[in-house]
Amino acid sequence: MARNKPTKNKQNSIAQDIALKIRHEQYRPGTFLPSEHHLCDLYGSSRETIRKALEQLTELGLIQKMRGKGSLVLDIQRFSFPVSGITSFQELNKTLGMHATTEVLQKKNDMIPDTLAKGRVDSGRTALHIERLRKIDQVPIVLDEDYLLNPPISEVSDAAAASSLYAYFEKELGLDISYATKEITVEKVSDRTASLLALDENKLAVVIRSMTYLADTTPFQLTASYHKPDRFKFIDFARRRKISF
Amino acid sequence: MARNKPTKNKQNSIAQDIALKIRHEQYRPGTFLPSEHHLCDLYGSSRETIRKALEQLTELGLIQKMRGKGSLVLDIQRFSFPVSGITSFQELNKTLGMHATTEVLQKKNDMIPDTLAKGRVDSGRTALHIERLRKIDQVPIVLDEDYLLNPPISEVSDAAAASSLYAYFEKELGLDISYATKEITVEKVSDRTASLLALDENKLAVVIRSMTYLADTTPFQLTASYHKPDRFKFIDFARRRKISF
DNA sequence: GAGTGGTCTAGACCACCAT
DNA sequence: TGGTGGTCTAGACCACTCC
Repeated sequence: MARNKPTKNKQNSIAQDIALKIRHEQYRPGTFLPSEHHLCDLYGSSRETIRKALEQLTELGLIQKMRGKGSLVLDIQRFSFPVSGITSFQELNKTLGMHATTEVLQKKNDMIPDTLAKGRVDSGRTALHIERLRKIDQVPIVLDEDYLLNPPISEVSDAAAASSLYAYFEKELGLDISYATKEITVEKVSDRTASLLALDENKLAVVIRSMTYLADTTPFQLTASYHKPDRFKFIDFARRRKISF
Repeated sequence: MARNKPTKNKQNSIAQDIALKIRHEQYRPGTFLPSEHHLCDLYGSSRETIRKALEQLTELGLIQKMRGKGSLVLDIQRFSFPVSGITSFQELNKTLGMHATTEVLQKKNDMIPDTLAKGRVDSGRTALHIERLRKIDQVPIVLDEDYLLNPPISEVSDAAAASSLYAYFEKELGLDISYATKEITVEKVSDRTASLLALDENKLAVVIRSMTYLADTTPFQLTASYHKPDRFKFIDFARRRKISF
């Protein structure tokens, strides 16, 4: 049963509400949001809370704050919205209105490949290996190889594998998915992978390897995603950091 | 490493200080930072200010906050530190301790290609076009095509082009670099580009197109970076967002 | 000068973790 | 139970923009 529910706090609700109003063009690109003072009245909250909500929108690239002027709504192109961060294929599918299908090729326990474990997970440990082929308009686009660690994940239904693993983890298992590291490279892949993705003879694919962690810093998902190069597009929004490591 | 904006406020100084202590293992991975209350005493500041500093470290992936326990220092692998965000080649070079050289191939006014303008900049407008070839151990790795808009940039010295454009923009011109959008694809490139990068016959390169903006939302730099596929590696750290667009 | 965002404060109450 | 982080508040002062 779900242990952790989505935190319903004020700043998130406000951020979500303003984000929706931007999405629905109630607040239009090139115009300013109501002032922070005015938003305080609108939402009945303190200014710091409003500012924390606006900070989230700033990080997402929805607004740009300008001292002495206000919060300018940025012009987000519908199909250039950031596809980085931790977002599942299913969420993307929904957001971008794609017509995609998912075919589950395998679902069984396997050894975790060293290329994914990277010394951060016991090598030789087994995990639930789910292999899924993603197609758009019947054309194979992505091959996902997921390794789900047990604990915290012991079983996954066929339905969950075919729709959305993340929704299952968060809503059904109550897992608190927190962060991920990922790595993008271009590699020559195996004959099998090349064949599944109908690659050229060079067998080059874009490979995204990621390790996803829970809030308690436990890794729970290792993934290798193989993308058909000519259909691959990674879009990102980034802000210049004020501090450096 | 190249400083971003001078840290003149308390929260940034604190964040920078803690980041350095983590970097120098004064705070070690797997251990907890002093509690927020204790940090208040250490830095003589209020708790909210400490929390804003810790929030920056959390976004960077340096720490993970755990309710009831403390702020855990995460294990950052030296060479897996995020290479996303807005970071210049020169900053990376220094951070990762690479031995890289930069060769300036061209520096002249040119028309901005439509593939970079994307309708966000007047097509047909000219800009200062700087072409640079990046080599590591004499091997060409990256070809950078920069288009610098005038205003705000009218001239760039050979020295600045060969070392770091960002340092020049921020320190000399006082520009407030704020955010960027970028797009990663894999494409067949021109014969000239392929030749400069010594690509295979398939002429495939990883292409990163970006548009960088100032704090007043003015675009000032359009870039296309062509990477040799077998040497390309993009590393990212991402947190699961609490709100969706 | 009036209005905007940028920063910082001191305090409050809550939820969670350990003992 | 005491310590930790999570959230929110009301107010203060400053820097900047625009009229």
